[in-house]
Amino acid sequence: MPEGAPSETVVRAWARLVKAQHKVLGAVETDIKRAGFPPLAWYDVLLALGRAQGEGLRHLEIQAELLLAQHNVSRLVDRLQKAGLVERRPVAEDGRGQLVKITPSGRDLLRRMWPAYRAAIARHVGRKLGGEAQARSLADLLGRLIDLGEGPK
Amino acid sequence: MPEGAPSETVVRAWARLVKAQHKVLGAVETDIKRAGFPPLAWYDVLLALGRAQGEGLRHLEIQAELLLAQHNVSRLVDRLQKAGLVERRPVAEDGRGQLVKITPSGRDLLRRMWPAYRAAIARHVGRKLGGEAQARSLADLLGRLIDLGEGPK
DNA sequence: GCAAGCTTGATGCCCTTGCATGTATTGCTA
DNA sequence: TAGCAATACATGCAAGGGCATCAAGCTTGC
Repeated sequence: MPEGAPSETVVRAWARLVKAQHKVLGAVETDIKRAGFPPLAWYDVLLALGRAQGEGLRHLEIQAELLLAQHNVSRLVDRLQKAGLVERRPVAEDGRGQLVKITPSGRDLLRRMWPAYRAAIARHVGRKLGGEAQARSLADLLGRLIDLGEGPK
Repeated sequence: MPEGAPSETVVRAWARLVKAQHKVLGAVETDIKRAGFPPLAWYDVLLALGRAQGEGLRHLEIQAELLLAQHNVSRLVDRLQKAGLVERRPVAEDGRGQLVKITPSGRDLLRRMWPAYRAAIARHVGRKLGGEAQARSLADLLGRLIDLGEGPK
């Protein structure tokens, strides 16, 4: 498969990847907003922070985990902070750093959002696939695109 | 599979769908920009217009094909028109309508962009997949998410 | 121990997108 | 056929994201 010439099939996979994500993400985001919740990006950050044990995460860690640009992390955290969902603290060992920690209010939002989020995923992804085997297969193939290798996990 | 509870596997497929598209689209878009070309959204519109025989497409048709919001079509076409890549004409049968047609300059851009685009797809999708069978399988599964059914094509 | 360079994060500017609304035209209905 | 709803597209405004730049702190080499 020479560099300049992906097969027809690869091109079709690409086109559908973009279209499917666009459509499904749009639908899920719409459901979430209709239920009165903030954008999914907020959920993603809060989830990462909620999982992080201890003192919270540095901007850099959020950036790496969510594939965001650095300047977007700054402003996204700004908004979350303004909404009272996270706190910022300077890092003792590194005067440049900001440690971002989820607040009880942030944890509460996570808890309240999950049922709506879960239902949207079931509606727009689960229902479209023909069962567990297809879901697993899709997850595996997409995993290759994000360099997860092909092993389990 | 009750509405409120997608399986773990479905949730993982969802998460990877978002992440894979984000990553791959970002990488392709970056490659395209680095080569000095406009955003992929322009290519998509021009491609749709290029395929359309005859008088061009209505805004509504572009909207449906590319899954765009109506107001975004207006402004995207504005930009393309400003760049000389498309022309707008009123529709004879419907005084409200706009007919958008690709210009020779637009067709030229399509031709010049394709090699760079193709190479980016090969690099960021083709190389990550383990051959034709996987590409086909991925395309099929993604097709289900955009309601293409499971048949061929 | 200090200057140069790197890392971490913030910010100004502009473009794009989302949301609401406006305007013109068509179609339906009584 | 007058009036009203629906359709097709445009636009003002605000929020979000990309790009370049800036400031502060750390590290390294001399």
